[in-house]
Amino acid sequence: MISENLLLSSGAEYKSYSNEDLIFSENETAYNFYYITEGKVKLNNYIENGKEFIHGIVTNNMSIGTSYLFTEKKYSINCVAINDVKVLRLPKISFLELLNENQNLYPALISQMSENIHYQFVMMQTIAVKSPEKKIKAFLDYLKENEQNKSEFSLQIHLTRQQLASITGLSVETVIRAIKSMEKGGLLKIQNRKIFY
DNA sequence: GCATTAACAGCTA
DNA sequence: TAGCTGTTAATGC
Repeated sequence: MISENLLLSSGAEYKSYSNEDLIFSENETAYNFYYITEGKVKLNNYIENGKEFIHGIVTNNMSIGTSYLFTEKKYSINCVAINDVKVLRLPKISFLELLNENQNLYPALISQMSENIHYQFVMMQTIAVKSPEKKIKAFLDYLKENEQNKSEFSLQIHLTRQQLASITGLSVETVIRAIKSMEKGGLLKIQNRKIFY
């Protein structure tokens, strides 16, 4: 989206994180722009007794939590690394200056934030009203939407059952039961525990 | 570590 | 009351 060189020349610094490290957390003020160059993070909240809800998973070449740089609101989510992650971090003020000097960056920025809003809308309504299978299907459809190859079972889901549960608000067992029944219905394939959609 | 299964309890259509 | 989902716990991969 934004080139690494441009960020570096504006004063961005590389920061490294490993699995489970917090990049920013709930109720913190947003002081920085973050851009992932390597790895994956999750945006989540921790609910009671160690449970979590995942609002989204963000991978490389994407920015994280950028919308919070345009409001005075504090983060309502945690950002947690889920493998080895490298980000470019740029102070908010420098980021806003960078945008000011490079107005051509806006379309891509707005496009990514709009994608996020779309995801929130889709997941919000399915999680609120649908059956477990439909919740999982809505999420898989969203993943598939962003793939070039739309053919059947071409997309491997690189997420654990537990992560799928935290994304859909279901228990792991329900996720397991649902995907098995979806396999029976020919909606997806399971090959040595990996899901193909 | 993560996935699966089973037995059980609680909810609801 | 039958069916579904979450909880717990044991077992498998």
